[in-house]
Amino acid sequence: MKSAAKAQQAEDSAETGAQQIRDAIREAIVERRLSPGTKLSESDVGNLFNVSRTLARAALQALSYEGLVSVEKNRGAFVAYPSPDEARQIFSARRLVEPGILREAAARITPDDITHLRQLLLEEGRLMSERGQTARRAEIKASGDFHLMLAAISGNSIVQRFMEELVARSSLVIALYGQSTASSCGHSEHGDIISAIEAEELDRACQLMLHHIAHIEADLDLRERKSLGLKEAFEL
Amino acid sequence: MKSAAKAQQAEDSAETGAQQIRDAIREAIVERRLSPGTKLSESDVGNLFNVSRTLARAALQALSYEGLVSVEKNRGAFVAYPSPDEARQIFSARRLVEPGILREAAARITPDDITHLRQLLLEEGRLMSERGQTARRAEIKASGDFHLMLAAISGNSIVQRFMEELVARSSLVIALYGQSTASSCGHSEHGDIISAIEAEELDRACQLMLHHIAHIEADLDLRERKSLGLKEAFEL
DNA sequence: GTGCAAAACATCGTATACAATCTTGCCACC
DNA sequence: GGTGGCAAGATTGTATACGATGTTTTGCAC
Repeated sequence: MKSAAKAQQAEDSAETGAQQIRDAIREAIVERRLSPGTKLSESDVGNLFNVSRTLARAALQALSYEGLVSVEKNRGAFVAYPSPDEARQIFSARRLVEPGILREAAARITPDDITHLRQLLLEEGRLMSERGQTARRAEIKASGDFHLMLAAISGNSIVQRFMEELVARSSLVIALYGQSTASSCGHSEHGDIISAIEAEELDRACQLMLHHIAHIEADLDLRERKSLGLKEAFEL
Repeated sequence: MKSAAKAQQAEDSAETGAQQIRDAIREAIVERRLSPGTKLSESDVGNLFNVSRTLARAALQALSYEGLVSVEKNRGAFVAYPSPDEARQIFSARRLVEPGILREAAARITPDDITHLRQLLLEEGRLMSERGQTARRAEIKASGDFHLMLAAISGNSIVQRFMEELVARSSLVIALYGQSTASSCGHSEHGDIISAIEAEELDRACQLMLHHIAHIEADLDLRERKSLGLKEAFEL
């Protein structure tokens, strides 16, 4: 009874099994091992993790609340396939929220936090220079972690959760519509933001953050180009 | 009329039973028919709505994701009892998000929207002058609806969902820590905000919004109250 | 009468079973 | 040969069943 997901299913945590499955699937989505549109049948998920459909279903439901999975009634669950409009909304939300997070974070940041941020940056840079799928996936994750750490530093766990959702969904959008091979954020921009915070130039930091988000979004090709129904695809 | 409205309706009613239950419980919580800390046993909820524990559980899980219900492992689900710290985070999040929403909304608002907002305001005022529990509940709802409508006008459904969560949780916080009998927001402040938007004085509108949120928060008594155990209740 | 231990009870966690719904493939019929 | 409908298969929606975990109560010893 060994499966690929032999993760800490023992007595590690008091977390219910469904949450472990949810986390595993979410990670797979964010790291792009699962492509948008992939069908996630309850039975398959259950078999994969050696649990019943009950838990698989619960995990999928949870992911649907986060916007990473879309469940269609009587049809099943699929890895979310954000529309261009959804993509725009995601980045619009980030532009709305992240400057505020930055201000909160700057007000509470400790030298220790800055050290951690810099460490994250180093790791990110190292991964960028590496080759291979594994490194690429880790890089994607590290890139998002920068934004998430800022949210964590802000000390507001509610906003932090919002950001977790936004970052995860951003990853989906980039997977779908990203053009450049350098799929993740411009690495140097993260460093610039830290520097601005350190120099206590808050307004500049916010500007940098907005530009940074704009850069990510600018790399997207948000033209409606995917199946708007098979019919339309051929009726053109 | 087989257009969007009907499709929405059909889809809604066709929606899985768990969601109807979730909505019903959420409404009960927001309207304060259910007090913070109330136990929501899966069996009881199931019996109440004549469904199995499976659906009751799904509904409670969904509510827990929204922060309105807290489920404790092997102990059960309870209407959330936000701590003073959580309360502060909720309002901090609102201060972070609502000015941005206001700016977005102001950029897209139509005369029609303004009419609707004013109607909402009128309704709110009418309810304030009425007596009785029913009116009070409706007033609470209407007061939150003002903020939600702004979020809807902003055109970003993601941010809108964030606001729905924040408004709902705010209602819980006010129920717990609110002091004044005029439990809801200052009514006039809503009107002032609309006027500022109408006059296209955006910065002023944001200031008013921040003050408005501050007023709500100022009405709270966020001192840590120890367990309202039976003993203390009688030691008074 | 008080304090601790063990059993009875209640409630949740998960699995399995059955019903409802959608999809698919086949065959009769035009 | 094409079309419509019906039946079989697959998948989800919901209910029930059983084991696990906390909580309360009972009973016994001190």
